[in-house]
Amino acid sequence: MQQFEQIIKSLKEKGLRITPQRTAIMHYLLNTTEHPTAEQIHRKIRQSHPMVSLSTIYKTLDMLRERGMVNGIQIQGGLRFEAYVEEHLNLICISCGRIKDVGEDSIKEIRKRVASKSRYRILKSSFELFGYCDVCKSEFR
Amino acid sequence: MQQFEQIIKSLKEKGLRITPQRTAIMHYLLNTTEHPTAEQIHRKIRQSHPMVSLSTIYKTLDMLRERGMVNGIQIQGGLRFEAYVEEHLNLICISCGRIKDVGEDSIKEIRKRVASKSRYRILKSSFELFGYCDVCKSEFR
DNA sequence: TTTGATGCAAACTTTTTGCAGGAAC
DNA sequence: GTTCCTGCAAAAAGTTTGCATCAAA
Repeated sequence: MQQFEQIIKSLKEKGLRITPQRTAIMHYLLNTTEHPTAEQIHRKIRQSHPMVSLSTIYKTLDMLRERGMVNGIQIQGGLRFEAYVEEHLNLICISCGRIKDVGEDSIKEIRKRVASKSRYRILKSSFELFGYCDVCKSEFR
Repeated sequence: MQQFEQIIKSLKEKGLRITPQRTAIMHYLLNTTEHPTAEQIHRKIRQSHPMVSLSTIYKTLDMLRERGMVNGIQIQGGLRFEAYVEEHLNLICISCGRIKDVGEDSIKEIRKRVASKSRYRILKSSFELFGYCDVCKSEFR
């Protein structure tokens, strides 16, 4: 997988080490659309690497986040993670917690516009829409 | 203040009580642009009401949030609160934590578009742009 | 007088930290 | 061999809960 190799390369260039724990975490995040919590990532990684600790999950995610390789989405119930992709928005179901990615080109335009109007130097954006998903909405009519 | 009276009226209609703690919290949130944490609200309210507990702050904020009167923004370091206004975006400085509200009409359009394309029933949105504010950006060039 | 709200303390959940031992380079 | 990373345990941070008391209506 191309993106995976790029991340490995980029970490190596910075003198960071490629450990089985790190590759497992990155691999999982690059191949899921589930927006897991740290705890969920931990459970998943343990299936193949039983000794991995939760604190390694946190440390790895922090490291990847600082380098812009993963995104952290704060919702109630804790931080959710996703491998960083294009700017997009997240549709979050407030009943079951399901999160769906939606591409939206106009986000880029808003970002540009705000960057030029304000005097901030913008690095990333996070756009969440909250509501009831298709499955849950019938319960709340 | 008009908005304040409307909230009071709306709470009364639902059989909820108007206490000094609640009015103080609502009043503060309606008159600040600071996006405080629960802890900061607590410190502020204590200046005029020394006996108010942190748990009352949380309970009041939860109650107001459930009724759509305040917004909770999750960023690292905890939940930040703002009185609910129009849909807008928040510009967040990742160095000093300053949060600035920016009105953006196009958010409404995106919301409509996503609502019609997806099958979610969307209730609210949260759009954050992260970067360095005018003051901090010079430190990171 | 009747609830709903408050304050306190304790519990809980999530995340961070320090450090000794171990693994990547 | 050196340095960075890991796992463990403990601590910290943030939030929630239960309950007796209090006060708004």
